[in-house]
Amino acid sequence: MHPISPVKGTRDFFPEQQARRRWLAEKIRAASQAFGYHEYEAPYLERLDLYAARSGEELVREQSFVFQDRGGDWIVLRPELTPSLARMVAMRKSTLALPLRWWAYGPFWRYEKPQKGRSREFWQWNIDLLGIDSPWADAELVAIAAHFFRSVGLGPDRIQISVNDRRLVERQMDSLSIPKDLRPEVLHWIDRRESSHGSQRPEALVGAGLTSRQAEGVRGLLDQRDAWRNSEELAAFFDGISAMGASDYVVYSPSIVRGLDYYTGTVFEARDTTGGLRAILGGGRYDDLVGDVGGERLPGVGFAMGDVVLSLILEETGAFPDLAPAPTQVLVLSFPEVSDAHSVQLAGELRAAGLRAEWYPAQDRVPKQLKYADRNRIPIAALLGPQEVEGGQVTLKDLRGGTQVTIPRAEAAATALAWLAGPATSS
RNA sequence: GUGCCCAUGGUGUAACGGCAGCACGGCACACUGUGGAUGUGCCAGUACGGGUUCGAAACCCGUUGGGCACCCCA
Repeated sequence: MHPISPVKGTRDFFPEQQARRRWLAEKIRAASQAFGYHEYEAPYLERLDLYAARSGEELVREQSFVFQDRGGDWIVLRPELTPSLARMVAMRKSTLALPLRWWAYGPFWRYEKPQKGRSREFWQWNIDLLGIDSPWADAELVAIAAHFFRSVGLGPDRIQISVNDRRLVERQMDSLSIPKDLRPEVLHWIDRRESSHGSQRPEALVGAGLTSRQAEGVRGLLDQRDAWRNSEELAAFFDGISAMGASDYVVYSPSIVRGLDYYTGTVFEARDTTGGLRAILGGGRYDDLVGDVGGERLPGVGFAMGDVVLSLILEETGAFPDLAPAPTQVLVLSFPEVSDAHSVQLAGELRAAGLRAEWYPAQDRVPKQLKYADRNRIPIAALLGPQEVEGGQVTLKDLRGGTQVTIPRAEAAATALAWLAGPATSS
């Protein structure tokens, strides 16, 4: 039907949707800055080798947009930010003052099969605290997430942040005498057990090489809701969460392990408590990441949140405000008897006074021009017809209330500003 | 990679195998320098290619596109 369609997995943002995206970006900025984080940004294009360091080249090639540039180098449209962050920090480590609190919100690309809550082009909030080992650093990141959810109107009844600690999980595996080489498989089993609907039975673990007693032990771990008390780190973490006022959002969950290999301590994810427990953000502590790209070891903790699932939830809950304010404050109408130059000059005078002004770029009938202003929620119309030009005047009409005045042209901007500053005038 | 569902004006939706309607939108007029409302008129559609049939938007096959679930999720 359409000769040109958008690239699969991308989204168009018409003005109304873009306004929502701006609103969301502003909430993200506000939450980040409220905790003293600095905004940064990395290139959208990175060398393939950057990801090969830990993801495996094959994985990146299959699930990222990869191409060869004209010089033959393999380039990736960045699928995530953390390796870029690690690279930037490794480059400047000696001059950067720790701790580092950095955040970014920008586009990412993954070559996936698009479906609900997943697209090939998305925006992602990344926020990290580098250089601090303390569990309170982990707590701060989770508290930022809670702060953000609160700020967009998503309460703890709707959002829950589940936390676990890889170090605790490792000790639990130790106590079950589970061999190191089987642990990735076990973690994967745990991860899938609660996140997907497919019922993962302990027998699958036996199939993977565990004894039935070990498999039963792993299953039993998932019921120990108080196991965090056995973890010094998690106990301190929850003290921090409490002090930061985020306890209502946060819960210990033995089944959260996260897929990423680079997490070394806490792992956490925020989920929608309705709608199938969709994951909204995920993060954790990674103490070796910077070292992985060739820098010195640097402890860090952070999380990433995509805009796709979150936007779905915000739409469901009606959290997006009904915005779309008019960019234009004054519309200068056109008249056949008056040259466009006059209209454009008047618009320029209004802009010089600090107003946002546009001129109607065609000589349509006045009712149509006013209708245009009305539909675009432009509050004030300026009429510069032959009568006004002759008398050096301008007619201003307040479309919100209907008040209309004809005044000397020099007073037009001041009058419009006064109207906009006060409540809508009425006649 | 596997499976299921869908495809009708610009948008959203109707139509037992028998005249493709409705709503929104856009345009025009009522109203030639005063908007939102109302009324009237107009604009504009069965994704593509085959097949079955007297007759296909509908049924069958294929293609393309889209959605959803699984897999994966750095």
